[in-house]
Amino acid sequence: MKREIPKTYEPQRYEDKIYKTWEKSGMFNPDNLKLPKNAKPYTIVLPPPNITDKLHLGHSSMLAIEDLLIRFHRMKGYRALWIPGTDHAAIATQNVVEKRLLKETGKTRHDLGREKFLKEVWKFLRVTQKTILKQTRKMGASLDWSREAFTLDDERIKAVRKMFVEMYEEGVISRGERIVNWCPRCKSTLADDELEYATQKAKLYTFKYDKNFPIAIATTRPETKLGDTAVAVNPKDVRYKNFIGQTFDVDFLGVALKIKVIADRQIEMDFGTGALGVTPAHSMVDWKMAEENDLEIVKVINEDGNIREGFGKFSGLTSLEARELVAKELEKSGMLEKEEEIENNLSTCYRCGASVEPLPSKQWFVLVDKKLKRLGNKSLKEKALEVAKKKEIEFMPERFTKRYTDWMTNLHDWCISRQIWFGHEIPVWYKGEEIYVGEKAPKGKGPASAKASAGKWVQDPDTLDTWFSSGMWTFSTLGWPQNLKNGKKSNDLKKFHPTQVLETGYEIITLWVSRMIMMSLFAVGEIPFEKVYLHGMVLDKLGKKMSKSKGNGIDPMDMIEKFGTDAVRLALLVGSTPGNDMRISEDKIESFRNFVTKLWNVYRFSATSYPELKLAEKISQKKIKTLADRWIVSRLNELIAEVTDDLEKYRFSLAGEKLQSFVWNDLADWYLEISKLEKNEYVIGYVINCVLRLLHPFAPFVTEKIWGDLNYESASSADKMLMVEKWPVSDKKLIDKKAEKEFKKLQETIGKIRNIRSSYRIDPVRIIKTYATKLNNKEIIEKLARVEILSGKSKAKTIKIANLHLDIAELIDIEKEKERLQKEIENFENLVSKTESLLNNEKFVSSAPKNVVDLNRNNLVEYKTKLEGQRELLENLN
RNA sequence: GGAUGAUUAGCUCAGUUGGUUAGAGCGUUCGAUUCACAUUCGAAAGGUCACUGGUUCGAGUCCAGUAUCAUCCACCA
Repeated sequence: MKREIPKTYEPQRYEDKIYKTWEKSGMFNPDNLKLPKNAKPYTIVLPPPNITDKLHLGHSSMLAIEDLLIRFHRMKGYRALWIPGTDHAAIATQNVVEKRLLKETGKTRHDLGREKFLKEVWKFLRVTQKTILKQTRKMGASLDWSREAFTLDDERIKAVRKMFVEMYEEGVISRGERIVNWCPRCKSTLADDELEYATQKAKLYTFKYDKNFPIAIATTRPETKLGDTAVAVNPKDVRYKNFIGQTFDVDFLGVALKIKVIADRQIEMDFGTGALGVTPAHSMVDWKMAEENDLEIVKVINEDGNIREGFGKFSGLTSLEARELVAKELEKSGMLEKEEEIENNLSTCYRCGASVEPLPSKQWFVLVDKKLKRLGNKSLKEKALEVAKKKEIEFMPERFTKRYTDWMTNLHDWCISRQIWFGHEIPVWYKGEEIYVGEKAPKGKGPASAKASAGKWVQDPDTLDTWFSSGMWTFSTLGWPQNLKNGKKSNDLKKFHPTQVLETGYEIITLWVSRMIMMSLFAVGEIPFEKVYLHGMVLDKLGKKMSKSKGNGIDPMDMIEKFGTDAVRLALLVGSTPGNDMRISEDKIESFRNFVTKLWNVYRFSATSYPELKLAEKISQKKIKTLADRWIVSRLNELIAEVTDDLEKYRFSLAGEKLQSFVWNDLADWYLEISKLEKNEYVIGYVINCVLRLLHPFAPFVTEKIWGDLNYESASSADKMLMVEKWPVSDKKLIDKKAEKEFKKLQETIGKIRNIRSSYRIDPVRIIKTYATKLNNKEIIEKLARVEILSGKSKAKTIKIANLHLDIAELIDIEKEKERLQKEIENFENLVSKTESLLNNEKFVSSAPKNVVDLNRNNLVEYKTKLEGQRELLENLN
């Protein structure tokens, strides 16, 4: 049968069709895989992308890594499950839609009202969500779409409510007044890690509250001083020691304050005056001091960022206006001692950039330090730290364990309420002073917009932090809570939880990973995953973060269109190591496209030279004939062992590199070249079979295409797909070190001679032919004489090759050849003396591993033979 | 201020538990090419593994310190 095979592989022609075949086969769902009952599960949850935008290269990299893991384990016979989904990304999404709305219609969300605005959000997210899911399929991701989830779909809403209620009943969720980061523009609280810091120039004012107060304080925010209730000094500070414990009534620009002087070791004596005006309501640190010293809390700034009532002429001003006025008034009254410019850090909102106002507010919190019965009288924090310490959860690379534990150790109570509209509604209702917490609304529910008033239950208007729902991702996607009754897991939760790996970016260890751990420990009573594999960020060619504003972003879909998914995947997998950022450029993707073409041509060549070519999983010793056969089969079996080991240890890059070099350098450049003269279709069929299986997790499309062309006629034969084939197993009996060594010499010889002869326009193929045919002439000794000439096992042979070189050298440039020989001789002299002294060292011989010692012994013999050969040759030349 | 990482060829990066003469790709130079592939092939040049010490028979790899860069965390009253 003559095959018509195009010259190059055209990914665009096959990829979508192949993906459809995979998806239709149902094999993405592990329940459909033909597996023994005791097959182990291998579960990964896909970190759900935010539905705010389409996918970027970072997502592609994540998909490539996870799909590699899933395909590898599926082939290895695991019950491989990869769960897809998307994240509603509450604040981020609301912001995007708000911005759009303003741009397109000039309206704010308040103009529309809650209900209409939310409709807009859903309209928006349906579109982006569809795009994201389509793009995910484009990457070849073998996700089980039958289990697709969204952090804000009905099932997840139920789960989140259940979780909230359970935590509330356990007392680990509670409402309280705490100081929070408040964005006056977004009108919402922000978590600590949602803040961004900007250095800015600020004025540092030094002044006294009034003339009767003995201590001057320094601040960049004089307007908050209206709420001061204390002045803190360092207990060691001799200047102020005597005042500690005293209380002063002061008149601060017409506002009466009671100021107590307190001692606190955190106060730096060198900064400003060494005295800090304590404003408990508007500074995190001051809040803590107030708690410790039992100080009064005076709120100065309200939730719009303005000065509250009761502060005389300052009331109603914005904080900036008030700051200027306070400064002016201080100067007028002669209390201002100094005004200097300093640099300080301003916390700003990560969404809108407005400066953040710390202020006390009623919020819902997860109490991370509360001891819980269900956790063996440990707190969420303690338990979450314990699982990392006991290595129940391992981080890759390991150094991130420290980042996790450090952060966990310093974790404060987690504020989970957000004053935004889009997100999970808080399942809490109020009626006057009464409060109701439950999965369903209580009877007599009033309209959502109404104020809590007597007679009607009104739901809390806030929504939950987006990480609350994504923190539940490993179990909310596996049917929690239905699948957990009385502590007993059932169905999916039993089969697939805890998951095996969480693969994600190191930047969200704190935001996400830590929360998943706490929530899973609480809800299911077990860890959410065994391993956390952290990938780096994908940077541009110059090592800069890709961003739309800089215009240096590469759209993965453009790259797929241009070079094919396999090339994009390979470019993202090879050259990236865990925890380290990676650079990527179009050139890199292009070079992997070339590799895919190379693989294609290996197939094209083999299929056209062997019309009856059959892929075989195994090969019998009898069918391995020539040295080249022995060599390639041996190399292949080593490769299988190495790649398997690498993948098991998450060394994807290394595995990919090895595969690439085998296919390109060993198989295509050498074995196929020689096979033009010495055909052996069994070996080729065997090698290609294994290579396709090994490469499939890296480049699923091209390998499936070739596999299909060679193995099955119609696309309908689901169980013949490469995707569900077995992973190759290395056969140690086929590893032949001797053959490898011999072949290496052959390569060297051919290379050298080809290069020398090439200036005489002698066809290199003919040279290969000379050697290769001789190798297979069944007069083994004769053949190897030429080849082994270089292997230098005996002096006589070395002289032979030396003479061969001499022949050639004579034809070329004797002086050059002499120079080269001289260099070689020096090199070998060096090696001989080095190795000798090493072997004479008793400590080395006794303490080094045996194989290292033996290796050196062998080497010494080899070096010596070579050295003598070269010397003799040089003499001859002279 | 605290922590973590990086520093290896002109460029981008590998280098597994310390063990042959430290690797790859790109680039450069020389050469080949009716052959499955110009998306090709053969070869060469190019390295004090940031620096200084230490441990060891042996260090790119382990330890300590220094420098530069990057990232994260805290704080800047």
